[in-house]
Amino acid sequence: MAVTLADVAARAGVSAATVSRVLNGNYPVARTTRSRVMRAVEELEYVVNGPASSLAAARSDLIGVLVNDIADPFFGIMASAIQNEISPVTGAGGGEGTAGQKLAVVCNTGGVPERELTYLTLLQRQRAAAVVLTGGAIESPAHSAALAVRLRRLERAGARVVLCGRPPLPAPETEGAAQGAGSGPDRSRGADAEAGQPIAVTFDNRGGARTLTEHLLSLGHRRMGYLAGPADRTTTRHRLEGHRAALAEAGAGAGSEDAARLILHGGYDRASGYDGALELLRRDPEVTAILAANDTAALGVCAALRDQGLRIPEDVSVTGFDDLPFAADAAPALTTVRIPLHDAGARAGRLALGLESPPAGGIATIRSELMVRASTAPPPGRSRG
Amino acid sequence: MAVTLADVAARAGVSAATVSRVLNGNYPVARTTRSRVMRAVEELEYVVNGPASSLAAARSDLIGVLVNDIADPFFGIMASAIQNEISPVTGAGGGEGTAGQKLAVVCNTGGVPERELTYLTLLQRQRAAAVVLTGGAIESPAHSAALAVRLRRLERAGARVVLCGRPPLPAPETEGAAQGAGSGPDRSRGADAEAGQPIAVTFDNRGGARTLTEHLLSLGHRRMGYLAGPADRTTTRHRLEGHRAALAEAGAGAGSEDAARLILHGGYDRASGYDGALELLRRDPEVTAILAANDTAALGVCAALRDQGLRIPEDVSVTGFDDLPFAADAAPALTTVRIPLHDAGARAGRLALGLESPPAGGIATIRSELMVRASTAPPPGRSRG
DNA sequence: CTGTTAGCGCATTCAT
DNA sequence: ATGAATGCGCTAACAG
Repeated sequence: MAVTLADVAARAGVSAATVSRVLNGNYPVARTTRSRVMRAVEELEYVVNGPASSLAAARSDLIGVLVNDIADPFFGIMASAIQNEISPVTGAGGGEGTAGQKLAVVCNTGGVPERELTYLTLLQRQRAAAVVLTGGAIESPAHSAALAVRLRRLERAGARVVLCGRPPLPAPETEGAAQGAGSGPDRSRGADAEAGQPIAVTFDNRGGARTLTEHLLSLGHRRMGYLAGPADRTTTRHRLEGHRAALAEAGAGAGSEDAARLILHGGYDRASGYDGALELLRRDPEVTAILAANDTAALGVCAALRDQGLRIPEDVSVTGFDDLPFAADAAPALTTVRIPLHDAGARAGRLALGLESPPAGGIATIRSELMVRASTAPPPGRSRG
Repeated sequence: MAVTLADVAARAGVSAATVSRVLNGNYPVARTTRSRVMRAVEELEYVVNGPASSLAAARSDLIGVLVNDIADPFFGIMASAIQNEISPVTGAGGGEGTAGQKLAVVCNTGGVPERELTYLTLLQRQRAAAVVLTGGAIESPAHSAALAVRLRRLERAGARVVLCGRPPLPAPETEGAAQGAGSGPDRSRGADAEAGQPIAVTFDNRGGARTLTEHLLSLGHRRMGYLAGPADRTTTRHRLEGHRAALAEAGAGAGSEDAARLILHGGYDRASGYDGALELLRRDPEVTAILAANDTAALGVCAALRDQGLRIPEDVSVTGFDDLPFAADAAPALTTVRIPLHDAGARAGRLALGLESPPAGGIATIRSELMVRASTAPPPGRSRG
């Protein structure tokens, strides 16, 4: 059907092994032989058979990148950075420099737990060299357990697993290994036995939310609405914890009894921001600031406020999270917390390739930074003190 | 090293062939045998070896999706739609329903021609079942030729090639087939000989830009700045053609001599919009409308205008293109052209899977729609008539 | 430096 | 409905 190694070997007048060596460039081959082979490769338009190669070598050059929502730039930026690290632009024509190239592929889970699991299985089936899971993790115990199983298998199979933007999985309680082999073969454990160490690049979501809330508090805000993301995501929980911590530290008088009433769970999308803002306004028309789950939701909040005839920040202050590119362009420019998504992704990519060794403990935390812009200001003159 | 088919077979007390048949579900197997096998699979935590499977079956379940910029929602939305079509959410637990599942993987070319070629080679090497190329194509003849070669090979290898958001490649002039085989093997041409027909879902960029320009003309604008995207992209060229057509139709008096001076090439990013607007203002301070390359660039244009103390749309009207989600949320809401990216992607996905047969001629053109919002208005009272 | 020899794990004939 | 045999195309020892 297609041109094979043997065809190339025949044409070049060498053995298949030699062709393989030339192509993989991991073994000394005479200059003249090499060029003869390359010529045959080009004349025949030979393209390596990946599956055959992966089978024989017992490894593949596939690296999976899981994202929750590929249409969201938050993930797009990370994915882009990861992929850049893994498949840098080759100066070559693209045809030959392909040897040993890793193929970074991004898989969109849509935030659906089942799909996350499915993709992991599919990637394991492909004998992926590494897997990077990005963004907040679902916190359901059932899913965590299922996820842990997949990741453990992946690691056992020699794949490097890197978390980017999510914390390591909580250690499972009991481990009922299903290995009651009767006549089963006694396979030997592979080389790297130190698979217990999780590798992760995490974000300081807690600190970011805390700083954001403190900023608002220092401006004088006391009635703040908080639009949290989906209830079962690590990202959501951490940010909320940071918010609450700042509130608590400012003293109970700061409205802690109201606080619970002014915290709404929703999505990370624009519509959730819009609807959430409206609901917040309904619950407390006197709210002077709204912290959105992220920049995208913040845009929705702004739209809702405008539609209600409220000015930003004169009447209500608004904050986002992430500092996506458009945050600075919004009108007014959004006060938000910058997460260096690109850097985080790049680092995760390097960790996945094994180009960089993980920090002690395996977990690198990326600092976040408060970006004060035009969407926050002191609350309007209060009708009382 | 890992659990193999044979292990499962041994444990279930059947032959490897039977296990294979159960797993692929494409052959009758007795109920009891099937369940016995499935139990063994679960007990052993068996995961199919993809490469081995692909090698034996001479096909893989990988589907590649190439995008120019994964951090751009324009591509994110399409990729998401494509992937949804290809890997729908399985109701199953994610472990077993994996049989026959296609693995849709998105590859980020970054708009770099070499990377596009590299990815295609990598995908061919993986024996991808299909490849979807999204977004505008680079128009350099050299690249087109190289691309054509890759795509032809891919198709010859049985992969379905679908274009989404870009026109079919121009037919190459001469085809100097490098097949001077001397002792070469005489391979038989595979089954599907009708590979000449390109399959594409294209956007009506020309019509969209034309409508947009007509909208502005009808409002009374005569001095319009046009920020085109990168010079060598099909998308850019088509939109520009539409713009010029509308201008031409409105009559030369509409300022056709100025037109050339007020057309600037740049990128599809926010910075290009910002810088472009400034440059446009420098070339003609009297410009009353700016058509940005896309919504993202339009945001940059708006920022630049604001920074110059100009009001939108009172002083200058601004338009985008694509109608990405944030366009409606911008302040003011952006007048733009809606391209149903999601629908287009979904269709491309189905075409790639062969679930839907391409229209006669192979090319489906997606209609675009003018979305008039708040960023356009009649030009300010002119100092003259 | 290069050729020879064995599989890698699975899908698929062909028998039964 | 199931089993036995064969080979997919390549890499990796091992020789030389």
